[in-house]
Amino acid sequence: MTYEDIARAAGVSTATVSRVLTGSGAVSAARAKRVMDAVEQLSYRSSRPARTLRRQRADTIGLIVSDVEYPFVASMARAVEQAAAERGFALTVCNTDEDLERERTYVDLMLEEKVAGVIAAPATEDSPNLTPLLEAGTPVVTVDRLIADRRADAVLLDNAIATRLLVDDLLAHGHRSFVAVLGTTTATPSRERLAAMRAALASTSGTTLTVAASGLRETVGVQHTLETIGASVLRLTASMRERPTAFVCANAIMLTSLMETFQRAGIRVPDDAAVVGFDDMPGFSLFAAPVTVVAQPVRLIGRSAVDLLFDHMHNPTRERRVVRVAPELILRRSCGHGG
Amino acid sequence: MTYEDIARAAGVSTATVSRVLTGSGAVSAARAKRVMDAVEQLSYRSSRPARTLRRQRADTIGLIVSDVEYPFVASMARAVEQAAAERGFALTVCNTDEDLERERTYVDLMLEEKVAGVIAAPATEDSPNLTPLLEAGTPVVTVDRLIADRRADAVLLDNAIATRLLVDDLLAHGHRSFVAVLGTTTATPSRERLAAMRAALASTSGTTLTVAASGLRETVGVQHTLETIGASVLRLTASMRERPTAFVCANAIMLTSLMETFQRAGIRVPDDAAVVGFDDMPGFSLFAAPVTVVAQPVRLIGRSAVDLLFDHMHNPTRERRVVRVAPELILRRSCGHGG
DNA sequence: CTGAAAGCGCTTACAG
DNA sequence: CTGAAAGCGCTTACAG
Repeated sequence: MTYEDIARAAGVSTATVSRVLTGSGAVSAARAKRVMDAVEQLSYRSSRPARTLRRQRADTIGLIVSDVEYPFVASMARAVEQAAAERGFALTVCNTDEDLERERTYVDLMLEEKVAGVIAAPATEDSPNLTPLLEAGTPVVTVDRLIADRRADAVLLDNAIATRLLVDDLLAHGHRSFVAVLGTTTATPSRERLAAMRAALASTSGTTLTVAASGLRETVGVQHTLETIGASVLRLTASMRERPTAFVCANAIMLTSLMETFQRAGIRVPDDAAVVGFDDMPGFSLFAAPVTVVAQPVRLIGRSAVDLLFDHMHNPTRERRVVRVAPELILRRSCGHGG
Repeated sequence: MTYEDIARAAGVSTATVSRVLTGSGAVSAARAKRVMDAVEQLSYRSSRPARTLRRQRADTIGLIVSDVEYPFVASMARAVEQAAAERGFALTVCNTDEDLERERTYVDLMLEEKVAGVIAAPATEDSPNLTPLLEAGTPVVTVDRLIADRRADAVLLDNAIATRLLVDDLLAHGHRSFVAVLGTTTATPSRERLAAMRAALASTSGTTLTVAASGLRETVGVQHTLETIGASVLRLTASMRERPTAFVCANAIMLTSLMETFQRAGIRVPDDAAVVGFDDMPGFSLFAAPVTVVAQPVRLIGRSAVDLLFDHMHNPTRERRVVRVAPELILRRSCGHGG
């Protein structure tokens, strides 16, 4: 079933069939109707690969993330897919596990697929992994993270404000000794949040900040993170003369891991230690110690990324844009009593 | 940068380039090396759409699910993507929200993309939505669910055993009045679990079973489910003369919603009501009432589905297979005390 | 407004 | 083992 068949049935040329079906180029109403009838009659289904080959651009967008299994990422992927589908675009999902080599491989895949655009959360800010896409003129928007190359759009949390919200609340509860539980230190959130924590603590004397960061290769998936992060943080802080009392976690899974470790170790939250973090998660309000977090507008991030992508497609020369979205502090009880 | 360029640089024909690059057909070692060198030199990147058009089959598999945002689905999608990537296949993800019309549209998309296979969790058992794929000879494996058409492979939980595990534990804790909190009643899990609950309760006198099911169109996404399910179950049971004491939830999000509702309503778990469910979720062990669940081997389900898909591709005539995976009961405290 | 024809970049019988 | 050539199903200048 091809244009050939429809053209024959409708008594027109394949060029006319194409014009009718893509809505490009004017066609007389009568012939258009004949084409549509034939399409209906023969229950024609188009071939996307043929179209892609000819136009050198697929109606597909690529999403390159560390791991869709993370709640934050899953929600974002959902929003992205929905926005893409509304425009008739398919979504190809790639999980890198923060591995630079796999990231590169997936970029190759995107190029080979001729995707119309890529939304990515790159593992580091300065790797040249996304460069081939940019060079090829493929629109790229990074989410949650930034890259050095200024040709990519970006949408991410206002980390300075978000961190401030968390730290100020902790300070108000009397905490002075902080631990930053970070994931990929090479990525934007860690860098910005750490800087913001230092800034926030600098203005209060007698405060300390310890960094508990996992290396790039250690954060492999939700399950592994859940099993290892908490223990490694506990090990780190156990060796300190004075045990820190405030733990700020980079994401909901790390936070959960730490809480589980504390529970097993008999460390009570918030009595012995406050634990707060970035990203909300279903169930956080039901914890024995309901979790105080700064939530990100995930759906908005996903939708904005797609908007930027399509905007770029239609206006390739416009200046690059970086969109910052506002955090929302959700005060529960893990930050301390009486809050 | 096409085969033409490589052929010229290597002094061979495009046919030879193809044979070297796809590993099909014998080529002399010397010529093969010249081709590989040229590929390297020119940093050639292949065109997947061209290959797809010619072969009438993309190295892509499609995943059609209700919503990747659900923890269970996200984990499965992760496993599927990984298994696909290992074989050089891309993954296209589609969210239907259990909407039959969108399901149909996505099936069209899969056909238009010429995907090599589809993994789907169809909204109902008897809709003909997947038929066009089957008719076209595209391998299909359903996950978590079954369809009437016996041409599709399937991998799903042994719902009978899983349900039994949950109900027996509840009965042992003295519960007699049960509520089944279900999602899409038209899908396999609801049907099988409900049947299993009835069977399990039939053998114990004095038991009752109430069904709290959301319609097909009501379950739209994680956020909405979270906000509505708990309240609707509470409303339903509040009107009963005798309040049920055991709630069995179809998934982690419904369970969370119900728990939140109970918390707000001052209903204590497990003192006033036991709440258990299907699927584990990070954080369930940290709830004020740690949640007893029957967990599914999600990664295994995802990987098995991909295995079945590829097996079917290489052996199109083999009999259809239905794989049942074993549940794991994780006993915590929401089922009752002293367990 | 319309059609003939070229061409996107591969793969694969076919002939040698 | 190797190459010439056809063809997968579209889109798009080009000419009218």
